Amino acid sequence: MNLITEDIEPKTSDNKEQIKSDNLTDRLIEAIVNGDYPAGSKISEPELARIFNVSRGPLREAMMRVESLNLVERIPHVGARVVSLSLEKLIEVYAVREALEGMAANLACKHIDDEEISTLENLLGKHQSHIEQVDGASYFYQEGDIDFHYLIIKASKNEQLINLLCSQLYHLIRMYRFQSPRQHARPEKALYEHIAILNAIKARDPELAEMLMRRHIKNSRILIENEMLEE
Amino acid sequence: MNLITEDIEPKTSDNKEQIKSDNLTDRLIEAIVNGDYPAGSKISEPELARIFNVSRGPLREAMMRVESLNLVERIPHVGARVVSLSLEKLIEVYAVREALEGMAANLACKHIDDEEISTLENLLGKHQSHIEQVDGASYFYQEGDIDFHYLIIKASKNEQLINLLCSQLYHLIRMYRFQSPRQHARPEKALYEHIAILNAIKARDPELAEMLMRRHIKNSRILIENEMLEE
DNA sequence: AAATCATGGATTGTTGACAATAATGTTGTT
DNA sequence: AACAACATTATTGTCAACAATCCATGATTT
Repeated sequence: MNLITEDIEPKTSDNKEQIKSDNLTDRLIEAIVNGDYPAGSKISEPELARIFNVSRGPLREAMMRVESLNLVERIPHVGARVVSLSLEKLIEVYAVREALEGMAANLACKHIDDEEISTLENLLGKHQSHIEQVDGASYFYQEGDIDFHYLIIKASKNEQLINLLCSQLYHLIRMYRFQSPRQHARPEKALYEHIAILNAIKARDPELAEMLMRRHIKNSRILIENEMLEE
Repeated sequence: MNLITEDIEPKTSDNKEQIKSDNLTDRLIEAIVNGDYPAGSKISEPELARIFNVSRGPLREAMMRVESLNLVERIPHVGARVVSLSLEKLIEVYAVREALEGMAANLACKHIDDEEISTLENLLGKHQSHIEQVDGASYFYQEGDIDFHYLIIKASKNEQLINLLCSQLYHLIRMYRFQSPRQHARPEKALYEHIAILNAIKARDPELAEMLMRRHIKNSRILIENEMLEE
């Protein structure tokens, strides 16, 4: 009969939702990071389950994972709320980034390949022209900055490092950017720092690459600290 | 009526299992870390649920969290297995430790208080006498080593760092120690390195403390790499 | 006889209902 | 009128049954 069509259609049309609980995790993460559920707001299980068209079981499973990412805080018998971010926490995250991404730059010197290098060069080229066009700050650069760091982390070829940064801290950092979408204060300076880092990596100089990456992240942190003092 | 007794008794008698799902997570972690479920072995949900006297619901929720800790790997519709460890992965973990614990030692210089310093001094004193007694390697030292690192991480007062190291990587590291329980090859040398690190922290010298901590962890990593080459 | 397909069993994914706990609103007393 | 105790309600924690998927065993075909 039409068993064949039923067997094929799911693969072509809407097979993207293989396991509800798993994809639900990603959708929840995106929703929280995007700010669909504001910081500090309570998350109602029945309500969310209704919105996502699932039962509370898979939703709770997804919730546990999102909790491990520190995107929500759960209190037994009370409920879950989206984490309230603070500049103090953000500064703590930057200390962790400084350590881990510094190590990533170090390891990248040993493990990066030619293709990854040219990808990075193209990326920085695009940043250059964008900055010349819009003359300074643009929202584009925020994403571009993430891409640059992302690529170097991947180039370290250290799975533990990649997992920690890209699958755990990454979401938290993105959430901060969405919530306080201040422009990167000095995109030109950041670009030059990026170029210097890439040059060190191309020169296969681990100590220099690590030092430059750490200084680059430390500079970002100092901007945030100044911002904090102004308030 | 007897509402009072019913209200008090749970607090005194068996209130330790407040939430099944939560405590189950810890029990599962301990069981896996201790090797009750060997590396690579399959974990059956109905069987585990029976053993822990819970339903599959809370067990699955605990499972999701344990999966986030990288202690088990889950394949959709197939099941979960305890992760198979390898020296390659362990070396990757040590690179992460080098970066994060180096930063922890750095931050500890600024945030450690006198009480924490004396706790550390007492700990190292105990290690000293233990080494003199048993003349070298002892299992005791393994736990003691963890304690030393644990205290310095806490002293950093950086919640993100503490969470990452103590709540995430910590379990994985302990699991490795249980699975390949080689003695620390050079406990005397490790102790001297610990003493040097503590001295740098007492001297409030962040750069030196970080450098010494990184070298200390790097030395451990080199031991493992040599071990790997022998096989 | 080997390979392929089908069928049965077991395990995972999901659901809805039930139990336990906390928050809210109400009532009575001081 | 304000506070405290109680009842109600809503939400979370837990469970057992149902559906979907995978794996293994055996039958069938080439």
